[in-house]
Amino acid sequence: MRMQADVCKRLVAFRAWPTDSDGVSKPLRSQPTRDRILAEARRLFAEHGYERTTIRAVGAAAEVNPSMVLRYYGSKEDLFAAAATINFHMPDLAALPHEQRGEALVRHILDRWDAGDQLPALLRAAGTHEAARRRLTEVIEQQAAPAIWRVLPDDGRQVRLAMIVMQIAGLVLSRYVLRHASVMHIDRTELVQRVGAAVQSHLQ
Amino acid sequence: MRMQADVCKRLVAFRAWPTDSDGVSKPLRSQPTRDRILAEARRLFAEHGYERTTIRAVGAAAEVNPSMVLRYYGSKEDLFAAAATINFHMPDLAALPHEQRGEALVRHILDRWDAGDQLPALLRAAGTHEAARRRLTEVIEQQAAPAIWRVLPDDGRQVRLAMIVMQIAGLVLSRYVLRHASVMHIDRTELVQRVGAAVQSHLQ
DNA sequence: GTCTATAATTCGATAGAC
DNA sequence: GTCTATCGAATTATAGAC
Repeated sequence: MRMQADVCKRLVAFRAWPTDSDGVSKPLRSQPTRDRILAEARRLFAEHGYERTTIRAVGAAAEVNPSMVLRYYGSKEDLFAAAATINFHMPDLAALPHEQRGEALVRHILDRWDAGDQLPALLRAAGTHEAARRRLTEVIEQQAAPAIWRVLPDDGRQVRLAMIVMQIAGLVLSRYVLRHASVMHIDRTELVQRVGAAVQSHLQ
Repeated sequence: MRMQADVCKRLVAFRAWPTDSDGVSKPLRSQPTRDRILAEARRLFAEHGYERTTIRAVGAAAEVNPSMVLRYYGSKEDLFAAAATINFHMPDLAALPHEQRGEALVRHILDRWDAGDQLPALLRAAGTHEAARRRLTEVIEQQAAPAIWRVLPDDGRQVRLAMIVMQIAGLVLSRYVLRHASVMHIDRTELVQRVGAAVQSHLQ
């Protein structure tokens, strides 16, 4: 029932794409509108989490009627899924000297988390929204973990990986969700240095 | 306006406490009902977070009419506040030999997190519910941090505390929210040992 | 393509009978 | 003390005019 409705909505949305007289599909005339909706959705999901972000608020922020949000993205869940697509762009740690890998990894994590709103959004929503939790663990498992795995010593890889995952998880939770004072007081350079050293200890 | 309504509700709830003929106040006849509501609220807040937990669901779980939930606790926010009162029962780390303190702290954290539903609930809700975030950082700052602070070396206490906070935060986030595979695979004993060692490294 | 209008739910909270 | 009944507001989602 519910699934059928979703499928119907997507078909309608698809048909809304205009086609040239020669039958070649063109991008939506209002691709900018579509992009603006997605950008505002990311910002609001990041700021307020999944449940407290409303379709109405997204529409208002994108300066478009709320009904357009659903016309473009089908449902709130689908909008969230679109807003939560992430490319971690993991660096090639193997190309770096051994002793720099810990700091490099931490610096990259901070860069990625500061760069946009998607990752903070995912993390904040992960506690209450199952789809967000699954997506975040997918990103870790499919993008971060393999890159780290390659540069781990042969012995006890599983546990070493887990320790690094926990270290990174603690960093981003403390800094971007809890905003705990003792962590916020440390400037970025020292944070990279300290946490980088902790990560490095599991790399050798 | 809103505040006045809250006050009124509390007065009504207070007057609902019956008094003996001699005017001495007695505990509510249905203290068990009150306790049951709170217990179920804790369980549901832990399982689904703040926004997805409804007054109706709490009432149903406690096998009582939803209106009773508000009669006893005034509002959903007040109910959450009551469900989120926490005593961390931090151990006296100073009483332990230096080399055992890291593991003891980690073991205590895991014990507390496994013991009840309040701490998992707070952590899950912290991402989207501001009151939960504040409460959790309060618990860390007022209960955990002072106990750790006392056994820290004199030099660089601030940063050492931050590193331990991050280590613990990463542990509970990975294990109780994300449930990431690499962490879940480690049995409790080894987890205490490994993370304990990491904590210990910041204690000396 | 964008909007208005509204359907269909669901929620927190209240009033009042018993 | 507990329940029934309901209000008012907010939400997602849909239908249809232009």
